[in-house]
Amino acid sequence: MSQPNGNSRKTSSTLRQIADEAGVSISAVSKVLNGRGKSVRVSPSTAQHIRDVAIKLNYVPNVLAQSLRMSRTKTVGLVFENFGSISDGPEYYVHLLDGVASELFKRHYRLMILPEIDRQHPLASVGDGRMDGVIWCKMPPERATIDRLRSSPIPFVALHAPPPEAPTDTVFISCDNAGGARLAVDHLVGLGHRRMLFVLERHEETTPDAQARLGGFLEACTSHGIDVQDEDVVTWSREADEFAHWHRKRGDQTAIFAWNERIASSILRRAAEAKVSVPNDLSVVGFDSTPYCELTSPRLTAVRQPIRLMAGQAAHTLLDLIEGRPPSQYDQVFACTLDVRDSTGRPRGGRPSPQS
Amino acid sequence: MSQPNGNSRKTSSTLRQIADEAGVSISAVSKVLNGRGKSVRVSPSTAQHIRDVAIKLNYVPNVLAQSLRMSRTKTVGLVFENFGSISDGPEYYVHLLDGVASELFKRHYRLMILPEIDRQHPLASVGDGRMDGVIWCKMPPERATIDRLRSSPIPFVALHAPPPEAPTDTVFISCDNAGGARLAVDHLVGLGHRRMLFVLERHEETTPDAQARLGGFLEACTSHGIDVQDEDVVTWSREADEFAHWHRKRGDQTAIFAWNERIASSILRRAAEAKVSVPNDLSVVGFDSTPYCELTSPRLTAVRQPIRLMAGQAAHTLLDLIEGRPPSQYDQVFACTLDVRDSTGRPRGGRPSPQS
DNA sequence: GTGAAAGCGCTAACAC
DNA sequence: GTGTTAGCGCTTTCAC
Repeated sequence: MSQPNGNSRKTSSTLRQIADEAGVSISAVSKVLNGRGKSVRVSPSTAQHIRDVAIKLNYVPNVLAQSLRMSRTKTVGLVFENFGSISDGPEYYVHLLDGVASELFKRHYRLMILPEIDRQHPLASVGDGRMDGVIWCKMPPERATIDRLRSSPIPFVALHAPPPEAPTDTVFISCDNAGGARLAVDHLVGLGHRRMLFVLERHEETTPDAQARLGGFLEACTSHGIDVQDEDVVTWSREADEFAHWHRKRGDQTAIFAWNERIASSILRRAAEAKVSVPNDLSVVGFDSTPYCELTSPRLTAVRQPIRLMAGQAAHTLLDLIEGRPPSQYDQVFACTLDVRDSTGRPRGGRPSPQS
Repeated sequence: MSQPNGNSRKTSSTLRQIADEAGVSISAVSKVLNGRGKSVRVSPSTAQHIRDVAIKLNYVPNVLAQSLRMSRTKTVGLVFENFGSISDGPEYYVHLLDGVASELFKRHYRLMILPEIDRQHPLASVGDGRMDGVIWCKMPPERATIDRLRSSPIPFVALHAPPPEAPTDTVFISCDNAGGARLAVDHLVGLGHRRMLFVLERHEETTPDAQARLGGFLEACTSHGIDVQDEDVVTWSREADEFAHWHRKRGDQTAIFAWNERIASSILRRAAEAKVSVPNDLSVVGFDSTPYCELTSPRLTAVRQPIRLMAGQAAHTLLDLIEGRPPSQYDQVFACTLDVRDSTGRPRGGRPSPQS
């Protein structure tokens, strides 16, 4: 019987076939082949016989049936709305993926990628029995949706900052966004900058992480006695198309702090187009220091969050939850550091501040 | 009853619960809620009643049970051994992922990532009932393994060049590696280069794609009357640690053709370290033109393969196979083009060849 | 129109 | 030690 692609596909054999062939009961076969320790009371000889037959018949356990029966799938879902266009986004996501995957694989779980979720019925996509738990890269921030999620049959963790009204008994893994922003501002102020532009990204400006970075920026400025004006905080497109216009009528800002690496690199590109020399005429700092930042020109000074570690920790905590171990902590925050590269320097005519 | 993470988890309801609550049979509920057209002969009023109850009880079908029953999972597996360290590899893989994912999601299939496969028992990882089909990013090249795979209960496609002894009734999606290599050589020769180094990557040097690129390189050289010496083909580490040594005692090669973008960029870096000016002292061409090549310095001239398209086509063909439509073609080859950037130029003292 | 019943492939409690 | 049995949640044929 020829199959569509010309292969003769054998549907792999079942416990029943092996039992018949070996002349024993199905349960004997089950015990020998997939048995969990204790209940495996089968004589060595029959056991061997069963194993032989299983090999002969090319037996592969049907994981679907096992999962249904045991209500455990050894599979974790990753809700990752950017999938399908990861290459367009910040490199950050690739590291996130790596971090989640390597922890999962180490523990012999599989990874299932979930495309966009129906926000009205998040459970429909998540509670269908196929996964033991879920990691959210960008959880819907509305409290109502989160609450609906909390009555889900499976545990989940969010791999981002908690939104303002987040429940306290839900796991959030994030970096110290505010602290990271402070690092950047301190660095710039240390170089002598007294007025900076904070750039958010359209469609991302309300995410908890973006807001927390903005919060840190404002706070740090205040603590340096810098008065932030309304026009010092803007929301631009990912390509930073607004740069030229901003540059033409900019006030006395001498530095830009961009909420992520991707938009920061766009700004670098736009600056070059506008013949603005970085860091001589303008300093630029990004958030998310990745190998990518080594390749921009000039190399991008950026705040580093330990994303691979965080992603691994998210997976780790989720597996704990799945396996019945309560998390040591619900709100897990990782410290940031600053990678100073070549895109920041003293402002023209500025002088380093005393505390630098 | 408090759960590990403090949530009260409702295990979502089943057909049976809805049937009980609604006072109808399980099969009636099944027909109304998940029924496929024809067999849904239920009075409008009971149907509505059932739907109401289902909503009230927050019903979500158990896909595991459905899949087991129908032996269809609407899930495709991607065997991607690099997962967990994608960020270390060529950007190529990210585009591949995007291409596969977007096609799959468009057709409402899900993506399951499979980490390393047991080469002795490939079926164990692949034939366990969880997937309807599999895409291989790097299929084991041994004929024996492939043959074992061909008796798998589910169809598969390979997203790379066929190995020398590949069966002709298995789908391979690849780019015209030899043609791409020829493009690179033609370009270099056109600029005046008469002797080039071909760089393979350790652990990857025997893959069908690498071998095909090498083949194209040799062939193109021959067709230009260039005599390739043994020492003109080398295998280096991904970081191109061997560069300095090679440079010290190199013959009269004036250009390097690297088998992928990643190692090409390492070569660029090593050249800079060794104070070798690219393209003045040395021209460099890579394979896999991605946005990454825009960021190297100098920007990397590279052969472009339409990887996103190829990945989409792989997914597409696999879904055809799954849904019973035979593929129009087993060996699908996509043409390459050359993106000339700044890492190639005339050799010192060389002059463009007449055919350029 | 409706429901009883069989069974997808597997596990585990229980009886022998 | 070994086999029987009762499901996991679902679909579907077939009587009524």
